[in-house]
Amino acid sequence: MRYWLMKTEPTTFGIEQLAAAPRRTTGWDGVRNYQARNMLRDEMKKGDEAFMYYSSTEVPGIVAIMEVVREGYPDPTAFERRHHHYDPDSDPKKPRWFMVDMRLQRRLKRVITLEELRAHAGKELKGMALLRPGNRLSITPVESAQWKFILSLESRAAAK
DNA sequence: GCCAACGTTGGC
DNA sequence: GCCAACGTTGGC
Repeated sequence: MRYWLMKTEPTTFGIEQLAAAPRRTTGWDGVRNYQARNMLRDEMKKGDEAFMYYSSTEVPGIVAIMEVVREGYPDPTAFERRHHHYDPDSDPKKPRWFMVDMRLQRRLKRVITLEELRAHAGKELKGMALLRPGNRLSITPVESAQWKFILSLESRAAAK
């Protein structure tokens, strides 16, 4: 079983929407980056867990834990002419973009902020993809030791 | 709003 | 295949 971190902008899709969705499950569509596509299509497996991460927001950070409930399948929004994520070069017979379904496991008791993660970038979270300078990938793997460490932060008081 | 990082595009 | 221009991401 593997661990992941998936970015979302709360103004586009937030925890409230996921919590309110049928079966607390959503299709993670709209990813248009080849590296992320490969993870969605090939690497993310049923039962894998992922942090839901808020980006482009006042306090960026991890807000929830999700679980893969359906493995990679073609992203239909790529074929919808009027859709924001429409890609005329994606052929339904040979789809270019993929998505997975994610279910909310639980919210974190508090937001584990980017700032807080950075504070451990030199040690426990060394090499974590999210913390690499200029990282823009919307889906990144998380090592299991790092996953455990990040969760151990949850019950600590927020560092400042 | 600024700007660094970096992926993509397209001319050659 | 190179690389400059351009667009996007995302923290600040």
